Amino acid sequence: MKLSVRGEYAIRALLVLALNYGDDVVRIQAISEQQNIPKKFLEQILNDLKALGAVESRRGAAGGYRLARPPQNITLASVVRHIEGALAPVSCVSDRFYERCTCPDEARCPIRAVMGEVREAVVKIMEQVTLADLCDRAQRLQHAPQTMLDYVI
Amino acid sequence: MKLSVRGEYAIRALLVLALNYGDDVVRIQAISEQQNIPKKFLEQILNDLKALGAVESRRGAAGGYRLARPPQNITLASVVRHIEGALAPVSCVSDRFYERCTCPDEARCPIRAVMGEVREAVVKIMEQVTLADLCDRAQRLQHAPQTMLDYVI
DNA sequence: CAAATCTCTATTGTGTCAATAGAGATTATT
DNA sequence: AATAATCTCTATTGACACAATAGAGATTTG
Repeated sequence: MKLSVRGEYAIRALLVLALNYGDDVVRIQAISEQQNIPKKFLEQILNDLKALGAVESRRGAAGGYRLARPPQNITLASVVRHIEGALAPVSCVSDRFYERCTCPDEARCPIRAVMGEVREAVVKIMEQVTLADLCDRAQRLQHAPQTMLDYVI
Repeated sequence: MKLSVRGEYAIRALLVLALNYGDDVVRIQAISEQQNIPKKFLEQILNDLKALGAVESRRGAAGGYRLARPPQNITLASVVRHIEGALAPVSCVSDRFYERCTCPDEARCPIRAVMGEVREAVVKIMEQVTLADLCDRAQRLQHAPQTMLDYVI
């Protein structure tokens, strides 16, 4: 039930680009330093995100990356699915990455039913949240006090 | 965002034991055959579930396994946490398996906030569903028609 | 031309995971 | 007591994925 480091880096990098949407391109090295991501590893990831159509690049001096589409147009689900694969906890309940499992009767497997609900819950969030939402949240968290506990009282 | 094969086998084996709760013990081989799980692999897993206190065994001829507690007392969350570790998609939002991540400011990370919601959604289901619930579902699915689509119309 | 950047492919190291192997301990049955 | 059927324990293997590194190449700016 885990996101790979690669997937996490991808989202962190996209967040940086989303926060700079509309401005000039951002260099890999800047993202790398700001987010503590190994530069050469980040190169691969950004290139991969280009194939997704989430990102575009300019080469040469003064080169860099920027979002290829508006941030409200890029969901976490699309990113994670492209980088990692299925969002579902088991592939027998995955829509796009379906694989038959080894259980005796998939159609009547109660575990599968529950896992389907888990999948729904995860997909609901991941398909709904966009990079724009992350930017909004970032701003709110910026102006919030150290801990949210202050509000809970 | 995936459950390991080991974790899936564990739940499938426990389902068999839950369906036989109150009866005599069940042999590893029976579970192995019924669920298409490699026998020697299953041995390890059942032994591991003993450490969790979900299962108890009798050795020797006429030996086998049975649940150590009533099925309504064993949640999927407890099983998966014991076999796999965190339910959270990233360890920085995990309660019991927390690890600091490499992002610059964890407290104000909007990604972390979203991942926390994913965690909540998953945990809510996994902590609520017990082996007894799986048995109920199994029975309902047994008497249901081939596809659920019939009802959706 | 030179410097800074992105591009591409290969490789490496590490670790995890699924599975197998086999000797050992325990129990029921005869 | 002997035997057969089970669980028990630890080690090992093989395959693969993952994170990271390396380096030569292409492109653009100034």
